[in-house]
Parts: sequence; C-alpha cells; structure tokens
Amino acid sequence: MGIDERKFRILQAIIDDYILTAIPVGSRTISKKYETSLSSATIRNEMSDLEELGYLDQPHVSAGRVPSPKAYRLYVDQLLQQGKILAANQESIRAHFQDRARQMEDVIGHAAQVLSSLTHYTALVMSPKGTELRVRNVQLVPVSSSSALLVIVTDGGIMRDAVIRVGGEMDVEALYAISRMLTDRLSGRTLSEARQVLSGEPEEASRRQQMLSEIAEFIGEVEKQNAVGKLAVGGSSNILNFPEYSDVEKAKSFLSVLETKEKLLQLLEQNREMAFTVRIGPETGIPELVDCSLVTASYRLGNQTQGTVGVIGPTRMQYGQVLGILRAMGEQLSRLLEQDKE
Amino acid sequence: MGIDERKFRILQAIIDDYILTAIPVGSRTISKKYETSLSSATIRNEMSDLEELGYLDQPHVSAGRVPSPKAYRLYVDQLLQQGKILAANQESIRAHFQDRARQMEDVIGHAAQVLSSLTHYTALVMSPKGTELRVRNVQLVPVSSSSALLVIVTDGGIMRDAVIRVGGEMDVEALYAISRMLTDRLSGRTLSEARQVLSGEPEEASRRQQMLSEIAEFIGEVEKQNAVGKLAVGGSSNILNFPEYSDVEKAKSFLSVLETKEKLLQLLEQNREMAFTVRIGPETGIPELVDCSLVTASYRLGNQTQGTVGVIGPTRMQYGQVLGILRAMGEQLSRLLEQDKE
DNA sequence: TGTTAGCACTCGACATCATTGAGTGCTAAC
DNA sequence: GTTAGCACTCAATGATGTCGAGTGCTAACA
Repeated sequence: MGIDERKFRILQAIIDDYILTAIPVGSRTISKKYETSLSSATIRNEMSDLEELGYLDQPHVSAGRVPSPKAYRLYVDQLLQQGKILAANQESIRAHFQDRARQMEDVIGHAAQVLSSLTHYTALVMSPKGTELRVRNVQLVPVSSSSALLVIVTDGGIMRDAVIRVGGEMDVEALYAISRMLTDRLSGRTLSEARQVLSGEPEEASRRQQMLSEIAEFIGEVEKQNAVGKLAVGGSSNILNFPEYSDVEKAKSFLSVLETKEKLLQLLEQNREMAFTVRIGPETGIPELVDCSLVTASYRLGNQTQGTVGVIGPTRMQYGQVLGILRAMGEQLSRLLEQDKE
Repeated sequence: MGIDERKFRILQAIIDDYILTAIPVGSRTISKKYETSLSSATIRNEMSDLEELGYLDQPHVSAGRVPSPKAYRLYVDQLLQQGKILAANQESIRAHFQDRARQMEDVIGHAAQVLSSLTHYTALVMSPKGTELRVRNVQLVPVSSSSALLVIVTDGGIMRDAVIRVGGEMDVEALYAISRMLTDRLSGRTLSEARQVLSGEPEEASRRQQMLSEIAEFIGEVEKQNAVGKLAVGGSSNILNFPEYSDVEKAKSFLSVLETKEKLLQLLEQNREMAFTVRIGPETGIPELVDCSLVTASYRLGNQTQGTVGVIGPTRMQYGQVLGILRAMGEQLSRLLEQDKE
C-alpha cells in the first residue's frame, strides 16, 4: 500500500491543523475544514491507512490523530524539494543589523535575539570556528615592565589576546623587533603550523626562548578554544509558550539541555556543510529533545561554511516559515562577514 | 506590642522550616520540632500576634503560616549583623578556577556556572565596568593594506579592539610611529579624557586626521559598551526545581526577566558599593520577581568595587548558605583580578 | 498573668463517580 | 469507492463527600 495523492493531501491537512492547534485532529475536522468534498467516514478510512503506514499516531483510542516524526519528515522533504524556501523578512532582518556591531560575539548574540523574536521559538547562533584561521600579524604590546599583551591577527578578522610574562624587563623597541620577527616567521600559516614552528625552535634557555614557548602554548589554547565556535542562545523561555511544555519536568529538561552548550555545539556541527538541515524529534539524537525539532541553516564566506544558525521548537513547528527566516538570517550573516572581510 | 525574644525564636523556627519545605507551617509543627517546651496552643497565640505585626501571612484560614517579606528582612538583618557570613566552600571554589582562564568573559561565565551549581539557584555574575579605565598603551596592528587593528590596553588588563580603516596605504613603520605618538599622548588618561584629546585636534583634513577621529569615535563606543559590564547567567532552569515555580506562567515570566540583561544589570548596579545586598521580594523593584530574592556580593580591586556576583531564588532562600558562598566567590574573583594585575 | 487542653469550625486536597462529547471502527447500504 | 448509522471508548469536566491539618476561642489551671 503506497501513499497516493489524496492520502498525502489529507496528511498535509492533518499536519497543518496540528501545527496550528496542538490538538489531536479528528476526521470530522478534516472533512469540514479541508476536504469538504469527502465525508468524515472516508477520511477515517484514509486516516486508518495512514496510521498503519506509520504516518499518524493516536494518543489514545478515542482521540484524534497526531502526525508522527515520519509524517513531519515527509512534509519537510516535500517543502525542501519544492525549493519554496524564500528568504522571508529579508528587510526586517537587515534593519536589525543597521548599527554595525564590531565584535563577533555581539553579532551572534543579537542575531539569536532577533531570530527568537521573529520565530517565537528558541534560537541558536554559532559563531565561525577558527580551525583554519591563518596568521596575518603578531604584535606584542607592552603592558607593564614585565609583561606584554600578545595580539594575534588572523584572516578571519578575528583576533585573540593574552598577557604574556616577559622575563625581566624588555623595552618597547625590543618587543617591536620580536613582533616583526614573529610576523615574518608566522604570517600565512595556520595556527597549528605556527605553533609547530615555535615549538621546533632550538632549546636555548634564554629569556626570549622562554617567551616564545609561552606564546606557542598560548596559540595551542587559542586553537582549542576556537576549534569550537561560540554559541549564543536566544528566547529560551519561548518554549514555555507551547502547551506541550506546560509540564514543568519537560520544560526543565529542555532548558537544562540549553545550558550545556557543548551538546548544542555538537548538534550544530553535524552536517554543517548543508545549506539547511531539519532534524525531527528522535533524529536530534538527544533524548531530552525527543519532541523537539531542530532546523538549521549555514552561513558562508565564499564557499566555506562559517557558522550555523538554528531554531529549536516543538516537532509541530512552522517549518516553512522558520526555514524562510533562517535563510534570510543566514544570508544576512554571510553578507556581514563579507563586508567585514572588505 | 513589640517582638520579644520568644516571638523571635518562633519566627525564626517558622522561617527555617518554611525555607526547607515550602509548606505553610502550623503551630503543631513548631511545638513538636522546634519549641518542644511549649504547646501548640501557646505557639498559636504567638503566631497570631506575629501575623498581626505583619511578620506572617496566612494563605487561607485553615492553613499554616508563611513568612512575609518583612520576616525575611528581619531574619537576614539578624544574619548580617551577627557577622556570621563565613566564606564557605573556599577551597572547592578555588579548585574550580585552577585552569586560569585568560579572558574575563570566560571567567564570569565559569563563575556563574559554579555559583549556580553550588547554590542550586540562578546565578548572575557581572564583569568589571570600565568607566574609570586608564589607557596604558595604544597600538595599531596592520591587517591589510588599507586597514589596521586598533588595540587599546588599559590598566584593567582589559583591552578592546576594532578594525580601523586607514585611508590609503600606510606602511608598518608609519603605523608604528603613530602608535607611539598615541601612546605618549594618551597613556595615563581615562577613556573619556583620551577621546577629548583626540577630538580637540586641529581640523586638518588629512588622512591621518581622519584616522584619529575614527579612533576617537571608537573610544566613544568602547566607553559606552563598557559603561555597563558584561553579564553571565548560570542555572536559569534551576528555578524550576522549586515548587513555587511549578506554575508555567510564573516560570515563564521569571525566565523572561533573565533574558533581558539590561534589567538585571541595572539591578546589580544598585548598591554596588555594598559588600553584600539582600533584596527580598518586592524590594527588587521588578514585578516579575515579587516572590524572588536577590542576594549579591561585590568583588573588588584595592578599595574599588569592580563587579558583582549574585544569586536569584525564591524568597524562601537559604540566605545564610548563599551569603557564605557569595562571599567566597567574591573573594576568589577579587584574588583573580589581583593576580591579573600582577 | 501566662499556659494549656478541648472543641467547633474552616477549607484545601484528594478520591470517587457520573456526565459529556469528541472521536473511532465497523457494518450495511448506496 | 463512498457514506450514513451506530455502538463503543476514553479523556475531560464537574459535583460530591471525606479527610486532615490548622485555626480561634473558651475555660480551666498554675
């Protein structure tokens, strides 16, 4: 038994209605609101078939039907295939980024807020990872007589800093000379290459040598920190708008997941190359999120995925709308990166 | 009618019990668990008095009594007066900060996590404000041929950066010269002084002049951004552990407040000079937090308050314990600042 | 004058029970 | 293949009764 066109229409009607109301939908509802040419009895037969096929679940015997993850999957695939994901709200989103924020962290925080208020779901925004960053410039800035600030400029426009102890005093000129030397030696290399270059230095136990190894160590830390992007979460409390989370226990476990950023990052990492991903219920792989869906879109610089924006909500999510908004947001962020790069 | 010693003991017993159980406490409970030498009838008389005095509320006529904010206030004042706030968990907190985090933002985020997991309430940690920062060093680091990264080192060890457009090309040496000039001119000044110095420059429409004014503008932004500290929130979902928030509507409004960081910052700003503050229920001034309390402690560098750590929980909070933990956390953060300063 | 025992009263919490209504599955007729 | 009809199921709702914790008051006691 396959799923013919009429079955599909009915399924779609059920999903649409359930997304709107969160109430199990019965045969009469469909017959009255969507398929007026069919009687409820006919619908019942079809629904019975759809249940057998695994597209519908029945909370209990005398309740209406509820779409299963499999149904949402079909629904979304259809959506994606049709390529109907228009970049909605383009203008309104752009408006939110008028005042150029200088720091990436502000940008992703802001983006998460905007996204959550547009969708009414919980928003996740991941900043660019830094694995492939290349060094452009290295500079030591004197802080006190015995310490200096190490600034590493990379091509991401991103920059990291740390206070490095300079054994004994070292004057401005000396620091400057070292900076030039380091820049010469390291520029164009990735962070891990740079670290290797520094570590490979001959072991002369001089002050300078000690400083270099401290720098190498620091680069290692930066690498580690940057290997995972930063994450901003917006609208965590939005989930409580939905009746499926009026159970406090459920809400709590959901919110707890939001607080462990590692899990979320891992989640956003998967399939990061895809322009869009939709993970429905169990597909998220996180037990606490079994009746949530995660929709993500990537943003890019050139051809390379830089980061991911996503939305988490109940499985009965307004997929079409969310995909549209995510697309717009992704494009906006891509554009932002572009112009930062200049 | 005053509040004699026995009344106070009874009130304290009621508060202690209610903090533990969240169940309105009746006269028999007190007579059995706390004041075994008195009968429940006597306790009842005293409780009746205490209610009349405004220290107790009665949810409904045949229920036990619940402490009013006024009661908590008395309780806490007593606690504070006795100076019994020992820095608890000193060691365990110190252990959490073993691996020195380099960036202030990581530190406050981490602190919020630790604080929330120790107290089981929601934690707030505010980073140092930067109003009174003094410039130590200014450096322009070349990024591309037409832009440079501006790095300003201040005495907070804190540093801000931005990409500045350099009109036309400018070689490394030129940037370096400008950096030295700026450092000479600005070091020792506060940010706002520095901005004034730059803005006061004669209007020569040269490239350099344009760059300087861009720098001045940037300093202005930094000032604005830094005027409010950064805020980290930890354990937002902890509030759901408490029965008073098993009502989803309440939980939602609480969590919504947590998402508007401005309000929280404002809250933490008040009385920032105090070593400790305790705001109970309505005293917070935020309607959504009427049955929450906010306890804060400050951390310092020298004699100056740098930032604030705080805990939000239900009014029936374990004030003693929380104050102890906050104190320890504050001291730990102060120490951290100290050693960063070196 | 303060303390206590006793007692009537109140009221939320909880369990029970009947009612209602939405929805199904099945069958027979169209 | 579609539809009307009907019996059946079951969650939700609301009424009812009981239970128990807790109070306030009074009278007796030390």
